[in-house]
Amino acid sequence: MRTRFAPSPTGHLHIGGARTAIFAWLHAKAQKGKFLIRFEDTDKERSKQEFVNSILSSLSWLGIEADEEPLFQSSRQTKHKEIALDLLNKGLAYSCNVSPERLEEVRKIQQQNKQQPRYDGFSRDLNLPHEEGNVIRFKMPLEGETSFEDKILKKISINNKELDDFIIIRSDGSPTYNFCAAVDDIEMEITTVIRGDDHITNTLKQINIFNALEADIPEYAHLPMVLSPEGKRLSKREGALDINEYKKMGYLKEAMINYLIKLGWTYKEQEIFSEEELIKYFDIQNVNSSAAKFSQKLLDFYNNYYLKESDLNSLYAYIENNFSLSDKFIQNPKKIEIIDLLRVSSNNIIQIIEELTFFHDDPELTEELLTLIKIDKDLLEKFKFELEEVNFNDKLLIGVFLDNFLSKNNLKFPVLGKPLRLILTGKPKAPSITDLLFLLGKKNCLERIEKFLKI
RNA sequence: GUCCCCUUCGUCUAGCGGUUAGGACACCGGGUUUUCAUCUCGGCAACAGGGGUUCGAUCCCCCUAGGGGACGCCA
Repeated sequence: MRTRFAPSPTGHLHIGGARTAIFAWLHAKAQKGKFLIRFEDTDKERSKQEFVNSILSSLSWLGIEADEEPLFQSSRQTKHKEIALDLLNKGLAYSCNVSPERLEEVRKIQQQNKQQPRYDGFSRDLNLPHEEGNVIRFKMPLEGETSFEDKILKKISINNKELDDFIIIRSDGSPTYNFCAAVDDIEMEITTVIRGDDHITNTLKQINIFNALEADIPEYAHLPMVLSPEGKRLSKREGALDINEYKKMGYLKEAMINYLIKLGWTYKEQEIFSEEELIKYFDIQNVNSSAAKFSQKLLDFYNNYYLKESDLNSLYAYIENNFSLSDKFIQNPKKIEIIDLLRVSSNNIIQIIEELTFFHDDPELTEELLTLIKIDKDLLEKFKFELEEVNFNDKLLIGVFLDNFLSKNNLKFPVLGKPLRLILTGKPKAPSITDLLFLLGKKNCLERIEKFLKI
């Protein structure tokens, strides 16, 4: 079994494309088949090397590697033309000299008559000699229907009258997508095509190319679209980000894959899957047939989960190697414990990094912050005095001290805890006070309390 | 407009003729932590509408509505 992911390098890889790639890759792994990559770069104007690199780096971040060298469609132009000419000679395609202007006119009239705008077959039986400047169109069957059994959507069919004679060779001599895709799928011996369901009409066209070329038709699985939270098509305007951006924001690839695969696929009532489990359980036929909306919150849930579950030292190394940490933090002997504490309540690594600034930078005592801090300064003075004697080497001792201090002074925890947290971190939301005192260290704690008392 | 596809809690979904319609996220509440958070327990919440078929429809068929997609000398 051989499948492929075939992006056009005209933009970055976003959520939708990444999901398609993951499904195809997983299907290959689950079936012990081959996963291939083909760049559909037949649009010379819009295809850019920059995007090839970007897509490849996104895929490699996700751990998706092709089993053979990626194929560039443009490198096969000569072959494509040759096959198109062959079709022309066999009478399965024909030369056409209808101008784009006339085409547009025809479409306008068809619209007005409430018909589907399409090429009307004007040159189909004219037998024009193929001259430079003409296009070559594929001869669609005029009767019957084209249908296939989709792995996900089940039977899909269309009346052949709805399909028009589409162009396979442009007037400049270059071959077009629908033609190249079919030819290359044959060449690459693709047995399973997995792509978005926006390709359904292309599939119907391509099946006819397969037939004309007397090739076996691959099996198809059309993935329902991923929609924006508003239910619109995912696009830059609708907030579709380059996958590389998620990496930069500190999403883990495991989270990304788990989220994306669960967007449409289920196995029993399991929510969390290791790569091994995915390969073991994945079955393309269990993919849901309806479109799904992208949910940042669910992605965050998965990321938080993997942040908490991943090996602490590896996570730290990953953060240090891929994100910019301040020298002060890197020199902090308790840095790993700090990360361990913060990851529990963070959705991504950037959030962790933003949170950890207070460990080495004193919080700014702004007006706003000061109004939030409500504490008796004499009490705080006393607390500071006693804190100086505490052994900070042991977190447990700090906890004991806190307990004693509270009960000795007959205080409820929040009376001291709330203002203390604000003074030490500048934030109302932070880890537990004991952890905070321990990880901040005695010197920092005393200094910050002192700083506040002096105001 | 024409054709194709889709329609279960707010969101992702399970269900494949008989279920108290299940799970997860989110949200809300209780408990733990003399702490906001974490953790834990619990709660809220859905079969788009109308016709059939059937003893019985979330499930099968038809219609309507809504959503998405395609309609390029883009891919």
